[in-house]
Amino acid sequence: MTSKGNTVNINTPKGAYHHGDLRSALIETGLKRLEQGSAESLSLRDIAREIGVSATAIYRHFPDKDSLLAALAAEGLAKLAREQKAAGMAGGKQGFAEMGRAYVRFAMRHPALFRLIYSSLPPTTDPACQNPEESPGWLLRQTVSDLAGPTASDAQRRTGVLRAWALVHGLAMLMLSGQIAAKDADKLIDEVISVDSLKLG
Amino acid sequence: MTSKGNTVNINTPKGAYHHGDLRSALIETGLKRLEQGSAESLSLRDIAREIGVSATAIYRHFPDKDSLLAALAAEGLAKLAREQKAAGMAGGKQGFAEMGRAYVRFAMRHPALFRLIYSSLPPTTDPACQNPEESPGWLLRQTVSDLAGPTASDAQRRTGVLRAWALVHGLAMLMLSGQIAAKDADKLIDEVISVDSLKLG
DNA sequence: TGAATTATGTTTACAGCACTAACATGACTT
DNA sequence: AAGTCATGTTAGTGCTGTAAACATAATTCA
Repeated sequence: MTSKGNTVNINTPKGAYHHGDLRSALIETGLKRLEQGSAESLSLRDIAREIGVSATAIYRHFPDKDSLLAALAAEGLAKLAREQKAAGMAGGKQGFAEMGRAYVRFAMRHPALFRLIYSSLPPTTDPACQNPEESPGWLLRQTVSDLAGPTASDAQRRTGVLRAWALVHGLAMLMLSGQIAAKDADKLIDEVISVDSLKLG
Repeated sequence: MTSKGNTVNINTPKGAYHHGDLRSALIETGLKRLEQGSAESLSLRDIAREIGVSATAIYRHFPDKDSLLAALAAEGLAKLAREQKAAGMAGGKQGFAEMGRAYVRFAMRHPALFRLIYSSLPPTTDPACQNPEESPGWLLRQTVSDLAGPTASDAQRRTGVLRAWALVHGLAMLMLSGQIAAKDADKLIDEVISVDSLKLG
């Protein structure tokens, strides 16, 4: 809702310059466009048009299109992590299952964004390094570690995480590409993501 | 290697017209380009240039770019199915594991093609319908059914297939996007794709 | 065999794209 | 108030996918 007044916009916290907080507006509009179509069909000029700014203004905030896409992906990743975290709060087996459901549901609700997250050529964010708390991998690791219990070996935990992540990710991707009917998604998730299938203990 | 002579090219079986078998050349060159870069960076004009034909000649064989991409995806799918079939020939648990490895290895060897296969908006080929024998889903179903044995229920088989497919697909996708180190790919596959994890019987 | 038809290709043209260079202006610093 | 820097604009380049009109080789049929 970035105001277009000719004075500084007080509502936008980060930095508001002589035409509003363009950087945030770009991301906001970019995400909106991602909800409507694929990432490939997203056009810088179109985003600029929607905001009401010249096409080249974008380059004051992002060196090229890929950078904007990367920013959108980062935003999406954070959102996904937030939803996963909330879903897994219950903890234990139930929390774990809820986390899986949240992962797949996010993919179904934001297909283009989800695909974008996992297609930025430079690995979106190294799950181990940058912002650990905002990584699905990290969240999974925590939950799976909890489930495994203290007796589990490191290798067991590692395999458990990998298996769980691959399972939900594969399920999400296959549904997105229409290889698996997405109608009874929740039921499928429950069938497939049973804790026992992780062979933790 | 389609000859460019002004007489009919005898080597190309399907249909050879007054400038060679352009349709095959387009697919061949398209696949070659996919080995070198992503599907998004693939350009019709570039392909035409490489073949030595005008850019618009393509439209005599494909109504638009997406159609050519769909043809490339179909070609890739067939190739993947062929490799899976060969890998699974051993049968039993070992054949099943080999099939999984083949799936992931294919993805690693042909990242752009693999992604393309699972991103054509109209589901590449409905695994149940069109060319069943050329579908990874169908191949998996056979193998998993074998493993499950005669006592397994239909639901168990269905879940087993889903779980196996999601597992290898997710693993492949996560590796492609750099979320999982692809170095020790084969070891990871073996860790994750253990038959027991399918909970068949 | 020769004429008509169809399949395949070409040239030309257009609008949209990402991106660069040169310039303008508003905002912050001193 | 002057100068600098951050942020915008307009104009232009070369790429893209694709449509329209035209050309020619291959095939069909009288």
